[in-house]
Amino acid sequence: MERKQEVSKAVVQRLPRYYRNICELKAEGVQRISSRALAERMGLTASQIRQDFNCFGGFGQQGYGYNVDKLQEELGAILGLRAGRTAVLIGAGNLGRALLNNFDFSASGFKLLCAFDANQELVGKKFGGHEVRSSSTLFEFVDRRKPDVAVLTIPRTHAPDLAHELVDHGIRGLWNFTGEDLHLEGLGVPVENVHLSDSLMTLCHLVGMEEA
Amino acid sequence: MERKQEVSKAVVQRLPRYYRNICELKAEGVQRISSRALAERMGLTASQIRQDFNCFGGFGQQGYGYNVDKLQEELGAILGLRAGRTAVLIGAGNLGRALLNNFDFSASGFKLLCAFDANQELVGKKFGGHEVRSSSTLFEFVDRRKPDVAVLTIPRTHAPDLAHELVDHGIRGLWNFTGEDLHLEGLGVPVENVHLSDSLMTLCHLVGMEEA
DNA sequence: TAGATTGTTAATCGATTAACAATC
DNA sequence: TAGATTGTTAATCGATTAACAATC
Repeated sequence: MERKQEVSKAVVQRLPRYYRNICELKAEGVQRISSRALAERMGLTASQIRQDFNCFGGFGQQGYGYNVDKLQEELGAILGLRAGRTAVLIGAGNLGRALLNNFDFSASGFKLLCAFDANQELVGKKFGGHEVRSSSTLFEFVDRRKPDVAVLTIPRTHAPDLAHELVDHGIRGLWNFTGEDLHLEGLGVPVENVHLSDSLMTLCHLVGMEEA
Repeated sequence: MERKQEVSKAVVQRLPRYYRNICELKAEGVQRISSRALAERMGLTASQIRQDFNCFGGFGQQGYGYNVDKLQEELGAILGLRAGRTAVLIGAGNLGRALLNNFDFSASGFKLLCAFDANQELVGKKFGGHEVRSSSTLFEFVDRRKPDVAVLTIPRTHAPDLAHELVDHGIRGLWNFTGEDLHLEGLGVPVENVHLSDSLMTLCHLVGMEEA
């Protein structure tokens, strides 16, 4: 499942998009697809797609193309979606609750164990089927259940300290919505810093460019 | 304000991050910074920063560095944050309400005019100071008030049709949370497709890589 | 077999880094 | 003036594209 070669960052960033498109194709009932057709659909070149897939050994067949089922399985395996990873969410404010209620964690390879919040009025409530527990029990829970990653939907100022404490307690990845840029890669802990404002600023810029 | 040269996509994608870091420096009371110091802070090279800023004419001074105030103003102008753009949000479900309640649209250059939802129970309510109006009045509103962009927080299936209708009514950009990839660049309408699941899948992959 | 399409190597392109003269 | 640091050109590096032989 794991390939030897170091895979470039550019390729890794395209993997979720490949996976998403393959899932869509499957839902549409498509059973096989050529690099050419997939390229057209995704706005890439056929060459790039073949190069990308071949970083992982290549799972196509000459004269036929790529089998959609196989592609989905391989990409899923590469992304580690079947690894049965677990997560906790910290901070059940508006954004936290929006994720609890709406976001399909399992589609991205995670089982969400529960949420934590300091507000006692939220403790014991459930959102999207996920229980909110008291923050005071967080580290005891992490020590015992050993979730792989933590979703940070707490206020920004608390982020750096909490992140380090979580790493000390064995957390192996962070999905960080706090707005604070966290970098724990040096500790071997990957972080996905989500900056919605960056996305909206880019849109602001692009809208301005169009009228030029 | 607008520069002649075509600026590469890689540079444009870094602009919001530059702006964010400059704002932080200003908040910390820093008045000037060298490309070297900024590079260290952001995990880039000094060379890259100078190259990037020089795409827009260069706003530093030899022997001194970059003035933080000036940098903030210039980057803000390039991003178009002072252009007074307006937005409407469509779909006041969980995610829509999370944005209404928490997200600072003005920090990204937009004034959010109001929200729309088909659910009559939400119509008339306010979230984060933003009124929810009936979907049936959406196009009349867009025709009259001419918002620059629409924030799509509706169910995925409705996205493509609504997007095209909005463009017909003069919408000039989309911030798209529906999960459906929208591409209207051919019509001169930039779209920012936000895929939170891509981000979490990437994290899943990276966590797996660390243990290899 | 003939046609299609991959896997893979070579060529091109673009982005990053290094170096240094200009200048504050 | 001397020191610092930019703006800018040249060198390197990496990623994308093109081409084609391998093969289903």
